[in-house]
Amino acid sequence: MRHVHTTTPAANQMLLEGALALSEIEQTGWRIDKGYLDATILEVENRIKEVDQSIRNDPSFVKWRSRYGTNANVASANQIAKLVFGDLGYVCSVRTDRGDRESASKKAMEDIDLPIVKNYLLGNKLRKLHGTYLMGIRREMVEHHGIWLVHPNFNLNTVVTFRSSANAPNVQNMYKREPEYANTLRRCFIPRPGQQFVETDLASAEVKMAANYTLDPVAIKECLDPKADPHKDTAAKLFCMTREEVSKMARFHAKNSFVFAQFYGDYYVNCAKNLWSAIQDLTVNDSEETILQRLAKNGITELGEAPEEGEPRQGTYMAQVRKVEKWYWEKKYKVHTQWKRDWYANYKNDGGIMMKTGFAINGSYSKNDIINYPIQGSSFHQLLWSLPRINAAFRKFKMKSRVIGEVHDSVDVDAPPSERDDVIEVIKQIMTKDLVKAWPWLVVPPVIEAECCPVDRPFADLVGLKEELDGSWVPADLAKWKVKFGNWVLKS
DNA sequence: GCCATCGGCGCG
DNA sequence: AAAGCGCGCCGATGGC
Repeated sequence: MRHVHTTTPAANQMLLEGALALSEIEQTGWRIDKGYLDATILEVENRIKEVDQSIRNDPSFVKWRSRYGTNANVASANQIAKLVFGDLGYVCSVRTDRGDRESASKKAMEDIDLPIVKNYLLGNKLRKLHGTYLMGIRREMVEHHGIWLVHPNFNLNTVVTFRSSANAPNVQNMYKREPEYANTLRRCFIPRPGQQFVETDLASAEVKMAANYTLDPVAIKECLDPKADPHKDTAAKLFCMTREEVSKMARFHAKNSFVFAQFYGDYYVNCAKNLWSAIQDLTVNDSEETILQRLAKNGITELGEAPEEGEPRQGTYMAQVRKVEKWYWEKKYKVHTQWKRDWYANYKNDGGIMMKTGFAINGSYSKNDIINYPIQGSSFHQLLWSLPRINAAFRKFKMKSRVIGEVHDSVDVDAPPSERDDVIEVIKQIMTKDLVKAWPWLVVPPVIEAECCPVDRPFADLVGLKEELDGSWVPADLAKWKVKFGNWVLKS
């Protein structure tokens, strides 16, 4: 039986109310520290000049110039690829997306120990910071009653999964993972005078939403058990270790290069390659033994190659990751695997899919797309449903706090310190209690995590909070807070 | 000078 | 069958 899927009235209403909420959020805007921004732009421009000059002073630049003459451009990916992999004879293992050229990406060149390459990659990085982020903010900045603001656009009509996107400037992709760049950029954003930033996140939103779709009992149990650490279990399998032998780094790479990759539909060949390069310098936890030695003890001495057909050769890391992949999908999460098969078969039959949140997607998509879209979209819809209600609650309680932005599974608020705990409480009530009542199909309920900055401090100073028994929220690491910012003020 | 495309890279 | 999903944005490049 063929079903033609149509977005439900409830989902359309969510979209409209969400658009209104995002419109309010846009009008509120983000305050900018103009003095800091201007000074930092000059500083970064000077650093770029220095880096560019050291490229031009490099002995290898003679070859670069003889190839390109006056067109030699120290910022050209194509040109440095020709220099490094052509003139200098290095072997490139990464191709561009179309596969017709040698790549000059970080991944392709980070292991090349040449000053000119290091400086090229540094220049790239600084140009991104300067052009995309700092200048992007300055271009969008407007003055309002003596305060400088940007008003980023939040779009609900652009993304295939019915997620949001943001632009002008895009505040959904600001540096976060690298402290140095995160600090430099996030110092641009400051709260309104006397206020502070509060941020709440949905913990593991997509993993939980996947369990809500697949109803895999193993996944559900892990989501509901705060002591479960499935990434550690997977790391132990991947690296032939006990759970105790899994270090933080080993767990990190298992999570990012295997679990998440597999989750989005990658396969063992890519995972094995990425894991193999990640573990080259790692050791077994609390031990001198390297992971490579551990694998060798288990008969694995090389990465190996992707087989043309059939299974990878025994004794290679490819074969090991293939084995873990089979265990992962055919044994551990076999219900999830069956769901993927059924979900895709239904799509092939219907020509579209229906999300549990009421949004329909029709058209021609790959298997990976069809499996990922409902999970990505529905995770965000938890937030979309909540945003107008958060705005309404702030109004109802006559609060001065304002939502200023949203990053798919997190909400950013500019709040007076007296309202800090109330802000978190309001969001917690809506996103973890009201929402579960409205959507009874949520077998894995959402959980909120919270962070905040000190009063009058920029976004760079976000610190994790934990909830006390009395319902107040305090820094998870009070000692660290005290060293950085002085005494923690409960309520002011 | 304008436009479209590509490579590259930031975030969830 | 396909081979990790979704975005926005910059600078380089090449055609007009």
